[in-house]
Amino acid sequence: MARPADAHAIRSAFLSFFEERGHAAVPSSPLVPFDDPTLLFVNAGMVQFKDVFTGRDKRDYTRATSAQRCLRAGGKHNDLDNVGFTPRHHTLFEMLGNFSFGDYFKRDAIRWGWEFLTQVLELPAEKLVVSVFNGEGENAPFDQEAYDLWAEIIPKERIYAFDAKENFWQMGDTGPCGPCSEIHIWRGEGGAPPDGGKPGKGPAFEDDKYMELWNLVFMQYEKLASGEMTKLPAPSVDTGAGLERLAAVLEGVETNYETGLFVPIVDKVKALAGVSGHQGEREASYRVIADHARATAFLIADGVTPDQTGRPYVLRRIMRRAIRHATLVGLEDLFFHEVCDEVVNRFGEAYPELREAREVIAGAVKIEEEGFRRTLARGLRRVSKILAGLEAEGSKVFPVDEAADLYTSAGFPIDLTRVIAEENELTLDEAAVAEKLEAQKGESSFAGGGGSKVADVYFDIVNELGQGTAFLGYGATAGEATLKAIVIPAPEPAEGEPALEPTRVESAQAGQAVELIFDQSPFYGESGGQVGDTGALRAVDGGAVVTVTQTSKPTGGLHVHHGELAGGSIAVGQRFVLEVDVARRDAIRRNHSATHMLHHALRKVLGKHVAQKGSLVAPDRLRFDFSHARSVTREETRRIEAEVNAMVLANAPTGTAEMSLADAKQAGAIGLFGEKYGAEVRVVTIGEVETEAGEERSVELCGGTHVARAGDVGLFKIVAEGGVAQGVRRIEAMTGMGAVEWVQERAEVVDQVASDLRARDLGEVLGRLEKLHEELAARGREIDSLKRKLATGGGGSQASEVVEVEGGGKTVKLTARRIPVADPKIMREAADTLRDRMGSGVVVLAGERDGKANLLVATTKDLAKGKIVHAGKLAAALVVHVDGRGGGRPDMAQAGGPKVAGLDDVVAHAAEELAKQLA
RNA sequence: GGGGGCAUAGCUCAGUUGGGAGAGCAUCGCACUGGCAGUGCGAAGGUCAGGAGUUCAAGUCUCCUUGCCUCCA
Repeated sequence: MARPADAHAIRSAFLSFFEERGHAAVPSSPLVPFDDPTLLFVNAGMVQFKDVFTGRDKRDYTRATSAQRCLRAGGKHNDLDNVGFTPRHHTLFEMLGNFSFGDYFKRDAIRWGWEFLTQVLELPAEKLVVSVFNGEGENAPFDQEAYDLWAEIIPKERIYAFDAKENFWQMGDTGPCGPCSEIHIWRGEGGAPPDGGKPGKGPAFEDDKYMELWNLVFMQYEKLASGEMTKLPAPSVDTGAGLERLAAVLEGVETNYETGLFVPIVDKVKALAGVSGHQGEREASYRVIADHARATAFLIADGVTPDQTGRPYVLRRIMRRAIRHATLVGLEDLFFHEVCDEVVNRFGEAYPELREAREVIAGAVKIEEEGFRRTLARGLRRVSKILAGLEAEGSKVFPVDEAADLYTSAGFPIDLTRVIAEENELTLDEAAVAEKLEAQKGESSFAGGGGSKVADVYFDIVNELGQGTAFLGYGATAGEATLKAIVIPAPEPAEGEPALEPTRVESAQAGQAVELIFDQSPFYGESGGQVGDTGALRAVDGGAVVTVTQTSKPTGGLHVHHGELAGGSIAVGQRFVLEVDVARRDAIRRNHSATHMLHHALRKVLGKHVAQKGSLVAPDRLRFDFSHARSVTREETRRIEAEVNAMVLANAPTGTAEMSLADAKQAGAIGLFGEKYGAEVRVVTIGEVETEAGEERSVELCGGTHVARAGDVGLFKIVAEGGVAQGVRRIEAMTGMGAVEWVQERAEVVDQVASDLRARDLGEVLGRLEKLHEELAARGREIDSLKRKLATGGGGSQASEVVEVEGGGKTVKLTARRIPVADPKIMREAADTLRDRMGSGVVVLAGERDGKANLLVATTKDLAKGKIVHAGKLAAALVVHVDGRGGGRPDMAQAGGPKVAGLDDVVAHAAEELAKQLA
């Protein structure tokens, strides 16, 4: 085999090498682990084989090889902050591996690892050193076998032995584990490492002089809960070699960023920034952006879009960090999508899923970058405001609380705050801010925790039965079966208490809540968005009846019937007749088939970027979440409804077929291909509509239950559309009689409205309504104008009573009056008018509103500014007559009180109180 | 799941002991100009997210609901 020409060629060379040695080349799994809530992202090559190692899953091969995309960001392994500043930390990386599931063991693993490095990659053998487990730190002995095998290949002084911390591996606290053997390359001076085999030397102690290339894990033990170690009957091998490191060695460069995997991406960023060559201190920023663009492109291709919780939040952090670094090197425009697109160009051949998702990636990245740049702009405004305040105070220290607050509530990066502060010759204690944030973290410690862990009891049952429940429900809604297991559900734990485990029993009595498992069942267990069936279970001997309120599928095809034992007693081994609630199931069928047709119509009307993000199929409605950046317009909604209803009317039969995943893809099936399916997948076809574009139909991977013909769906009606997250829309719809009733209800209301409006037909309704609105607004204006006239004395027919008040040698004009409308707005306007009429003077208005007394005192500006009259004080003095309180500014004050009868007194005493103020 | 924050004109936002709902941009009208750009003047546009409470008085204070932003797990 020829030496790989570049970094990308290493990948294919590796896979071919092991394929030639009988391995199945398995494609990389998506970054989101299937069915494993304990793991945020796939972070090692063996993740997709986890269940194969434990024996829970069987494959038709016993040796495999893969190039697996992995991500380390968020969670326990968080290297995010190091990325870009060190030679080898990455968020996304590729792990090359070969695996043996009870097939070959140490000899072949060691031999092939060595052969690939020295003969295919042609690495100098004298620079390679290896390590084995020395028997310390774990309840397992020195790995003599591995040592002896290595000794056949390389000189003994280049074989090191280290303790469990370095050379022992385990999947979890219990389960398969074993010693491992690592291959390192000497990077120091000279051809070979100088301190071969000496204690305290070697890769475990001199990390900077060696680089780990390959880790070979030999799974030969099983660790029990007691800590005891037992030997596995069929030992396995799990190996991993980082592609980026191999590339760096092969190309003879110092850092992974200088390999062919990164250079084109880094250069793309530099081109966008208008620079080239090494950028000194700023180089790290370009590396961060390149690294994060890789992670971003792959994550989005695997169905993750940035958001505020969980995996989507990790993606958001990665993206924002990249954009933050972009601002540091002066990239001000939207640019990140172009970098991600370059990733698609470079990695699309090895990972076709990137190419398929090209538009989706670009769209999601643009949206996020726009959003974050808005966040930054908002933050900058807040910072400027704070800076202005500090300048006024003459302070030279940026407040720690403000910086922390900017970060936690506005998402404004702390380091950016510091940079701006420094530009304004202010200091910011970043350590104090970090401390403050740490303290806040303590305050917001979360309650509860963990995902929904599947209770062990269900795994035990599957293992014991050897298989799950055989599902009869595609063809039937009733059937006979044997009761295989009874589980008593765990009671709800008290607040703050850990969840309790359900318990297995052999029999149960009337009145008990039970979960029943049969060898076969027509009941559909909740999965794939479709809700579980309900119905009844009757013992064949006539004794017991169980009402089933829910059917779930906690694991591996196990259909669990939840319900209550209505009468009699039951025991494992009994025969039952199982009857699904048929009307409910039929409603579910309609909604499930309609969901498929909706998905198809959405892709047709909105575009191929539409991908399922979530789905709920219930008897009364269906809900479908999908990726789409904008809201769906009314016109689009209309077209989508029309598409679906056209398919319904064509009334084509639905078809289901079992086929291989490859054949399903070939047939154009859509579905969540990232999920783990068995060798055979079920494909549901609905439609066969003749259109100008040819035949059209919905083809989807699906395990759900469907109608026999599209026409069974009946009327399809979208009843709601909205957003659930950035870039994700939700449509809710109804079918069958439910949809008919929904439409009828609406139509009745519209008819009623039309007749109330005296509209002759529907077209007239909107016109009438508009006219009504206009009329109402006109009347409102008229009323306001009349109120104003009343308040100011009715158009001058009654002469305004202006009196002159003397006091303290000054004379001030006063108008004091009762007014019939005491609307605050009207009173202000009236006071303005009266004030203007007097030129200079004081206005006191008193009136009743909603059973309360309101007064208003206003003075002209000259009196207020000259501190001759204070409206607020005058109002306070007058309001005692209505037992109220009040106040206001010198030129305008309002007051009020409950004693309406005192209003005349207010007017009567106005002159007197004003005189007191003047004096 | 927990914490912090926001919701005011079509858009971006101001509104500081609770006491006249504002600015800029956009829209429309008028004027200047041969036309456009532009400038000037003017107008329209608001259930201050929704609901309850405190108060004589709530955009402003309290509580609830909804939506969004943001940090953390």
